[in-house]
Amino acid sequence: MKIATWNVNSLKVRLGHVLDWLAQSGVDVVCLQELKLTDDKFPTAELAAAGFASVFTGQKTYNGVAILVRDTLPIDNATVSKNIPGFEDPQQRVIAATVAGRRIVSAYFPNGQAPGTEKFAYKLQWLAALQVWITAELERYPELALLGDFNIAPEDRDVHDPKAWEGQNLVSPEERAAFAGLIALGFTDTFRLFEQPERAFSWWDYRMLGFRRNAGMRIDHILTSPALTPAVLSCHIDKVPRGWEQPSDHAPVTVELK
DNA sequence: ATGGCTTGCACCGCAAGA
Repeated sequence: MKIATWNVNSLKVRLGHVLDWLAQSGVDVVCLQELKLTDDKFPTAELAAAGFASVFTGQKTYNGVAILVRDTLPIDNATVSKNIPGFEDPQQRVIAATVAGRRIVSAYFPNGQAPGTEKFAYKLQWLAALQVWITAELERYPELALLGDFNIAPEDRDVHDPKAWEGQNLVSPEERAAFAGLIALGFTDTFRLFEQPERAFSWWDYRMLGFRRNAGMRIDHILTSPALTPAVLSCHIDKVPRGWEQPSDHAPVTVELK
């Protein structure tokens, strides 16, 4: 089973890329973020025609997350949950579902803007709520994968220019402490289980030729729980769609599971 | 040099992303 995460930066604009990538990547489960559309605009029929069932929660203009599941795999609609229970939030950032007995969580972590701002405070509150909820979710579903746009670069090697970024949004000590909190629950950053290229990133700024210069950050992650990690066979970032015409600024990240 | 692209929304400029 191959699982993936991809911030598509508007599913309306990127539907063609998503369909192409579904066809050529061989993925079975895809977590999407930044749909930027309301549920009535979700392209359920187009994805079904491509062989994928969808669960999603969207809103106008911003945010929105989905899980696409190859229709040969069982997905029980009764297991779908949206948002973080107990954390009141109009922003649609989390959806979870159980696929073939494995809990799949698609999350779009807040950007945070900059340390000291209201948006950064919201990010830290959201991270604290996620930590509490995912702890309970782990108890209930030992085989769990947390996939998404974390908007956190865990280490300096995940940043193209760590000196220039020191202390800034995406790399601040508070954000990295929250990431470490997830690791302390037993989660594994699957990307680092394997040998990887130097300067491997999942997001590149549209501006200043970010992709061409490989001036990026690794902020999209797939974390697996202790019971699931032994099933992880590989993890890689697929840079190919980032080079397509009118791309998302994020690349998909994939994990192959036994 | 706080810009630089891209998106959505609503108008012809703005907020937001990371």
